[in-house]
Amino acid sequence: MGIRERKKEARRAAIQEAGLDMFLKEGFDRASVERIASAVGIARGTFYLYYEDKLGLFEALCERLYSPIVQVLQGTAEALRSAASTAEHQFIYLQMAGLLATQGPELRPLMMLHFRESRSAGPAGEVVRRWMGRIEHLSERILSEARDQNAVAINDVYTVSLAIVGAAERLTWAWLIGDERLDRDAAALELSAVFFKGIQA
Amino acid sequence: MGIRERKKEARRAAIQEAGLDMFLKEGFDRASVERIASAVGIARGTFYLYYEDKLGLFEALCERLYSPIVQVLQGTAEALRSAASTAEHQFIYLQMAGLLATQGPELRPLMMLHFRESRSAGPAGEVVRRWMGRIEHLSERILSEARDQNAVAINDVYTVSLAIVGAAERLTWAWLIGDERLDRDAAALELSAVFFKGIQA
Amino acid sequence: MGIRERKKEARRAAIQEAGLDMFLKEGFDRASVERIASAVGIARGTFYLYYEDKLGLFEALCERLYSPIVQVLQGTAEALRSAASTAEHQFIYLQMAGLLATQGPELRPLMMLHFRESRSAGPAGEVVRRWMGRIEHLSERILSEARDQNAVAINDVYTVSLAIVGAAERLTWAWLIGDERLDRDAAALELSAVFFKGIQA
Amino acid sequence: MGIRERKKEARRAAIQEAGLDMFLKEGFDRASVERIASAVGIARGTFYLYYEDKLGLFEALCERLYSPIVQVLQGTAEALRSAASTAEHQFIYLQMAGLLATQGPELRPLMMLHFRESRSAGPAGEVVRRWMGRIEHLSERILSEARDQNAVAINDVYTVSLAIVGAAERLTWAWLIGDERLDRDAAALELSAVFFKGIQA
DNA sequence: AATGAATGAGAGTTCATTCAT
DNA sequence: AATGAATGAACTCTCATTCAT
Repeated sequence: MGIRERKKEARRAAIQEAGLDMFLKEGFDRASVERIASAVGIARGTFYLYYEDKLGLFEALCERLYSPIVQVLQGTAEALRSAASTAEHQFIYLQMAGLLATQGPELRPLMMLHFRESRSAGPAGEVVRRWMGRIEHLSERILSEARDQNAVAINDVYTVSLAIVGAAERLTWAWLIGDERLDRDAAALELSAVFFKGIQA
Repeated sequence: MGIRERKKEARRAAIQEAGLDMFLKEGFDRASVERIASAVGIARGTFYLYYEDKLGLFEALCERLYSPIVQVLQGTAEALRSAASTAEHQFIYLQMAGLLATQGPELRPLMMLHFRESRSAGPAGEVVRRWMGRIEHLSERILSEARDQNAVAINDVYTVSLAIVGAAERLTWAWLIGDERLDRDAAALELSAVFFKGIQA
Repeated sequence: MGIRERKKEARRAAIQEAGLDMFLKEGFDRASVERIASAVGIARGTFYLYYEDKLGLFEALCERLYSPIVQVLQGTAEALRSAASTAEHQFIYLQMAGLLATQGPELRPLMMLHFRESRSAGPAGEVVRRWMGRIEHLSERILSEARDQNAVAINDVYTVSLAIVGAAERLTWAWLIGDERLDRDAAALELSAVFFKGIQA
Repeated sequence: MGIRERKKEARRAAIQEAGLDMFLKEGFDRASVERIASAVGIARGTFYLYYEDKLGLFEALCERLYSPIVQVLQGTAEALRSAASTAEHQFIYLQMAGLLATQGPELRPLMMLHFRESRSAGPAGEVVRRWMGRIEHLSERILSEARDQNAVAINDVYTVSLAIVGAAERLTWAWLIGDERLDRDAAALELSAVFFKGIQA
């Protein structure tokens, strides 16, 4: 790589860092190209030499976040297909459950970005939701593979209460957006059944 | 109630409806008082006779959404305290798990609003998160009460996959914001344990 | 006076007091009828039953301030005409010099109002300046009467420095607005002459 | 200076001119950025590339007015310190007395601005009063230096009447705002003494 | 006599983006 | 490649005043 390309890449990275920062602090909509550029120390116009627009920068950040996750999930799904023992399944499933929390630390701010924007109105939210569609599809494949074989008691009340709220949130959200694959009443039963059993001594 | 108060209340309701609509379609930040007012068919300034500002309208909508939920949760918590049998507990827990999904249909769009704004930057997100703090506190109390006694198999793969993603999202979010009550590694183990057990035949 | 008129007068006075307050704190332009009315505890519309508009209230306050001053000045001018001795003149002149400072204490806030608005743009400033025209005309007559006879050393540096700045301010203002009665170069000489002599041991 | 900088400076000057005009005609509060911009022939937003806001423009105009005055006063104060003869003092004092009136003609409209805003409510008035604080402090120092030595008869009744009103105005203002350095009764005596003596044949 | 709901123009300010330099 | 001046639409919010009740 020539010195020129290297400089260009460095600047592109600097813009990403500044943009991530701003998007996290203020949200995509409230962040301004002006402030991102001035945080990097470049002119407003220069920004547009590196990214088509504010959304372009956001998409680049999403690519950085979601594409490794998608790759891990795809790997997991394929591994499960050829897995035989329950133990093997469990190992892979643990890996999946802990995924968001155990990814490399450089993904943390990007994960924050996911949480900031995953439900926002406007174009940024839609970019995120497009990626989440892929991820959830993979999760489903993985769980299907796991369904036939495997086995799982709780210690931490707080953790589980958060988990239940989060799960219910997600299911309700699916219902609210009219997700046709979800049977609302069945889902409520299912959810409570799973948690009661999961919690059981 | 005089004719004037009645008219005023009707208009206030109309503003709420139009505002809810706009907040849902565009998000709090992107929605404009101008467009809300014109959707109601009133002048820009008239809006400010009914709500202090855009955030004031948002807070009124939140009140409508969260205050019945908080009341139900408080009732649940108290009911659990005096509940004796496992069956009794299970009934109450089922009620809680299905809560967001079973509230009266007029709350649906408000629940959508919750999802739109719960993680947004800016003042609307903060209003939502203030309410969610109360709700999650109550959820925790409820789960604590239930912990000692109760017992809980899954049918619908999709539902459970969403639940797991939602639970993980919530826990990761807690970790990301530096929630001190959450031990990250323990939480990952806990979560996977619960779901493995919950799913177990 | 009937009970009705009495009540009406009391309310009118209350509006004046609240208006004066607001005009002093925020200036005529920045004060709002809304806030004045609510300070009195009446409805916005009621205000307009007592004063034609915001300027009408301001004019009533000016009347209260300036008309007693004008009367005193007119009395002074006439007294000077029939005064014989230097001592007599001096007494009357002292009275005039101390006038703004020695008026009854209830005029103080109104005098503040004069200072706030005397040079402001817009209609309020013009009302004030109309009154000031009358006052300055009377002052001039008084000084003319005094010129022929009388005689007049400083202790307080601060006081005199303020006096000189104030005098110069006033003269420059006259020049700036193109006052034809003022010869700029002569005025500068005059002013310095007066103060040098006045200050002289 | 490049062509760009030159253009920028020219435009900045044009904005100042238009702003000054508007502030004079309408007062700071009533003037609008919109109208200033359109008087210059630029877009509303362009204004904000040159000045942070309306007050920023006002501050630039104040700088242009007051900073040369402050410099002259500082020079005067220092000159007086090393002045020996009464004649020398008198020369310097004359210079000071005529200062506002003899500054270059391009300061005239700015001086008008001073008079418009010096007593206005709101931020513009405060900017002016901050500058006036510095100026009056210097005037006092100058008068202190002069007190020990110097000597000063009136011709123009009108001029002197205005001077007296101006001086009284300034002193009363000091009293009204509760200036602790001013003894009200002493000031009234002082003022009348000075003028009687100054006017004396 | 009193109310207060309604108006709609107008305020200051920020924004993403373009394009001549 | 980089700049930063320019745009002008969009935003939230305030105002004096009117008039049906």
